[in-house]
Amino acid sequence: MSDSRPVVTRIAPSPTGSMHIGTARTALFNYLYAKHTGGRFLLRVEDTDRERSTEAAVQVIFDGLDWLGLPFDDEPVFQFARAELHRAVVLEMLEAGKAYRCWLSGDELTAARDKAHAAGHALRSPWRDQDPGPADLARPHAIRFRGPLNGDTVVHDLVQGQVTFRNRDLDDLILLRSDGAPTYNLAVVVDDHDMEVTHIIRGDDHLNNAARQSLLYQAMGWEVPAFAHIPLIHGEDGAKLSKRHGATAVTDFAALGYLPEAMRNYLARLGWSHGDDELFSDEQAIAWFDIADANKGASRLDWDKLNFVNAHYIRLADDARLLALVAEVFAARGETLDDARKAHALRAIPLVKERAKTIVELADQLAFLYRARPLVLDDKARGQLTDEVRARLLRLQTRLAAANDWGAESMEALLKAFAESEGVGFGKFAPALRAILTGGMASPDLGRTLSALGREESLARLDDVLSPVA
RNA sequence: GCGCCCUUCGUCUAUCGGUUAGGACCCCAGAUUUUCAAUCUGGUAAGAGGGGUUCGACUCCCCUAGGGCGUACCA
Repeated sequence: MSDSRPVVTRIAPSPTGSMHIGTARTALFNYLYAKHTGGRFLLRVEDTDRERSTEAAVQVIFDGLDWLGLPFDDEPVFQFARAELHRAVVLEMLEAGKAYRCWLSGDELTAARDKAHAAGHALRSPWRDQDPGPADLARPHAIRFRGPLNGDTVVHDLVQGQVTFRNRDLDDLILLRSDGAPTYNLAVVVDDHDMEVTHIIRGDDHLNNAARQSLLYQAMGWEVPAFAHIPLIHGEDGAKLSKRHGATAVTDFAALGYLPEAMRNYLARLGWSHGDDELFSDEQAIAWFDIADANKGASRLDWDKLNFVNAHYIRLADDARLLALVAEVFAARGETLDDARKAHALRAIPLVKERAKTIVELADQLAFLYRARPLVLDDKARGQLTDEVRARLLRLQTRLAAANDWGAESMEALLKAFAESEGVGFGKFAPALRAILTGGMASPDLGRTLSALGREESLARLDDVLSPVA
């Protein structure tokens, strides 16, 4: 464990074509801890699976971190490109007697494993203590770690506490495959060491690996980094979050209309807390975050709470930014907003943004602006239009036509004054007015609706219904 | 099978031996009211089970149950 070196954390995703939300949270924790301690947050792309590691899949990682607002320091490290370095370390271990060549394969391997298990310990290859002959060396073989037979390996985990493993339960893992490819556990250790990573914050599915990796560090005489294994994120049913829960990828949440700052706040709060604080800024998160405060138990993704947090950040968001996001939603639906509509929407956004939980909802709530005239009223809406109501709305229309200020507050005042002069409550004309203006959709206060629609459109929609040219 | 980890309201969590077990989301009720929301006020709701240790356990220890991870020439 290191106390003196500057903190270096990292996120080490493999390019699979999508970025899991759990990876996103792990990245967030690494990012927050690094920033909290004034350290660096690095990215390593574990692209050793050549099949899946396409350029596009790698780009997904960059885009995901970029969208989440988690910039990494320095240049990204690509694991596959470092294979020679990994091999060199294995050779070093071989020469130092910390590793050995193993020709075990297929049935032999299974038999050896079964025998080891029967004897109460993990696999030890017979080649561990057997000198190969010249003929052997010519044959392809793997290189295994010569693990300690006795004693314990203690992982000092910042989240899980001290976790003790018996060395006899840890097998002699393969360091270099018979095809010459380095294995995960070896590559990770070498890379983290070379990148000077001081704190490994990752999913607790790696807790067992921490013991194996600790052994490798020790064998090389390297300082073992601090570990922090955080629980995985589960779906609403408590099972590990997977495809069948719907959204799992960062891009899914973006498409669903969640803001990155909302994701950061929500994700930070999932498995970590700072007293009773629920809504907080990035600066606060950085100031408060300590990996030691992370929880040990798995937590479930709660859409209701995510929505609540997202709604909060939508209210705080800049209108022009929201407009751009809303335009994307419309575009995804094959509807482009021209400049006129954008200007219209920009005017309406401040009037409706406190009502939306997601950007998609925000777009939905702006839809009434763009309804084609004449609006089609449903039966219920038509039922509102008695002669009495028609006459009243005609009088309102006159007042509206005379109004100069179409701001939301002025409209609100106008409506109030009108109701007063009519000697009736809003209930006597508001539903009908809303139906005419919006086609019956739920909409903000009528003052706001009128203001958002604007003078020309509002009067035209009233005309459509009240004075049919017929 | 073996090893390791986890377990407080439905959900996210606070508590770090002594609290009427607190907050947030959800839900319910009320207020407001021109729809839907938002907002405000109030409310329901929890220590998996069983043993210990202790004057006193959610908190420490053990067992059981449930869940998760690992046990690969995957990462």
